[in-house]
Amino acid sequence: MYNKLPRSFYERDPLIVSMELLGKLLVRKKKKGEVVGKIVETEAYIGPHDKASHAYGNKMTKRTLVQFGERGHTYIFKIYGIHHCFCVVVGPRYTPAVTLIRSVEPVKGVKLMKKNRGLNNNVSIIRLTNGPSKVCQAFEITKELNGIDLCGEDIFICEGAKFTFEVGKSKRIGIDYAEEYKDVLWRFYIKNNKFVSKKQKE
DNA sequence: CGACCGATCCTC
DNA sequence: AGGATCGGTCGT
Repeated sequence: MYNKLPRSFYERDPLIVSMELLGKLLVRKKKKGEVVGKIVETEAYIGPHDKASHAYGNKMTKRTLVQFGERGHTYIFKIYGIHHCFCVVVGPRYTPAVTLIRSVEPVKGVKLMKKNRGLNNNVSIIRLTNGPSKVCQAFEITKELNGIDLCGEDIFICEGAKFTFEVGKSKRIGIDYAEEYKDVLWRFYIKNNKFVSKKQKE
């Protein structure tokens, strides 16, 4: 019933993949239910040269190891001791690069998303999944899923309904330390979509 | 082993 | 504008 993206989808130019992930569906399966969201905002982190990347200079550590592995696997890390971020390993094998999933538009399982986020069922859905850590909370994505295959069953990405949209591009968020890479337009979002996390200058 | 700090988010 | 909060990473 779901048309999962094949591994070959991820094994292409990281910027192309990051852009083309817009509009695709992120699906998370749990025994208690299914949560689905349309991807509306992504960012690319392209390892070896990108000073914003954890794998800058081909830095290979316990944390970054999965970035050097199979394309289409997850790269999940914790930040500020509190929040999780969810990325997909992308690009040509086996150079480190990821797409960060920054925001999704809730499609299915809204009630469960709210519960996972600890929110009252009658709150607005507009701020439910508009940010990388919110997506992780709503979709129950934790470090236990780090390095697993998105071509598997627990969590995967598939084709969404066909619709047209314009792709917006901007600087990435929260990486002011990245010197000449802080201004590259490697953030992609669906223009005029209400579920994109925040405005950012181009 | 200690120190530093962050691809965030919420509250003030 | 500031604080929460902790694991990865690196230097000693």
